[in-house]
Amino acid sequence: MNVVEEQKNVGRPRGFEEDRVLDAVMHTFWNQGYEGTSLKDLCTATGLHKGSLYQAFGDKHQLFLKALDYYMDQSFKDVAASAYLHDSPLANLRSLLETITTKCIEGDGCMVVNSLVEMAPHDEEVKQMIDKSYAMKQRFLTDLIDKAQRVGEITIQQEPARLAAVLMVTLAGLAAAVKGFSNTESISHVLDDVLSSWV
Amino acid sequence: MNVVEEQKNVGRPRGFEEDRVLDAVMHTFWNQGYEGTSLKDLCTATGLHKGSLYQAFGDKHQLFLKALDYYMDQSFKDVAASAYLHDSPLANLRSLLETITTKCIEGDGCMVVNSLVEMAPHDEEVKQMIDKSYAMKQRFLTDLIDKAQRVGEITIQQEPARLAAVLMVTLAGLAAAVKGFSNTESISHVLDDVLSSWV
DNA sequence: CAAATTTGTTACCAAATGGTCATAAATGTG
DNA sequence: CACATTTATGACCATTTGGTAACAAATTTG
Repeated sequence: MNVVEEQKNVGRPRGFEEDRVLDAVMHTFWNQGYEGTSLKDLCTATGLHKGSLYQAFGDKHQLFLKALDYYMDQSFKDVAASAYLHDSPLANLRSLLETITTKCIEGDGCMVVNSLVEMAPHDEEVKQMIDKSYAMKQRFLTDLIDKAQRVGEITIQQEPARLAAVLMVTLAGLAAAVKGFSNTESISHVLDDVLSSWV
Repeated sequence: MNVVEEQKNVGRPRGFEEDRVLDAVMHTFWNQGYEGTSLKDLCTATGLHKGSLYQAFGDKHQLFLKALDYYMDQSFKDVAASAYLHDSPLANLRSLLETITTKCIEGDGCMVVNSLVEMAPHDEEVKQMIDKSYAMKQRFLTDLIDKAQRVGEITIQQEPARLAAVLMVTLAGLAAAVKGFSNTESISHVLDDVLSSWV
């Protein structure tokens, strides 16, 4: 069984790279939201006609799901790497949170949080995608916290999963808060302050 | 100078109570967002025709601003009261956060956070309204934390304003997180856990 | 009762929306 | 070269969008 799409190499070849288009779509949805983005916006951003978009990715909703999936992949890869730089679990946790904070401030928030707020209550597919990625990230953090506790770098007496939940919620808050502040300095140290109260 | 609107009592009387309409509009925007709400939705929710809405409140955007203002007023009044129930500042802080958490879970989030995420980056008026209310709430929390520190109920060494910022961000995160979870239990204790790490 | 004034209702409008389809263009295959 | 196949383009479509305006209804004032 070959599950991979068969490359038939027949017919007119595509005039675009799928990833490049998904990237443009992602950014558009990311900073305009789902309802706030029209097909015309997507065509402008990608340089494609809507016919092409429909043929390649399906309708607006399917296109959004693919863009969200693309975002989750990319952002997780970018971020997770920063959790293996040091020997110390706490140092890794710190650098992870710092990376996320920086990315969040630079990128004007997080597409997952945007979608969570705008769509999750009315879109079961989006909700489940986010839920799945949330669970994964939560496990990732729980694991790091657990290690830090075992080596005594985190001294607070609390289950790692609950501490991870605190971080997850605070990170979501950061992604939201970032949208309203020109003064990013005032929120850039929030995650660090939370962590400091645990050592 | 009479700044209050003059009651002329001339012409056909209104067939609706302004607050009742604003309440319906608020709830509609609250759980559908700005772009996700059409004039038809608002007419259905209020029982008014759009002509009436326009005459009474202005266009869609003005109507939204008034609904958001209404929300901020109402929610702050509802919540602030729970910070004066006890003598202990920490107990007041706890009951305040618990009230917010409960309201947030019951009400499926917070209209301010929704608007922050969806609109603040592209709507200066919304951004400034939220910024103003944020500053007020931040001062409110800072004051409470300061009192709790002075009486020794909060022992952690950190500026009250920074701790308040942590709470504000975490609360925003709560309002976002609530949108994605059927299992509300897992996030209901996040604020409490944050507070516990300070005592 | 008549005039003035305000509100409610309906019809209307141009523009934008998401989506489809026929057709043209570009490639591999026989 | 003719054919099959895939992609690109632009015309087309019904519906919905936010918004306006004309007119009818209800009330106070004179």
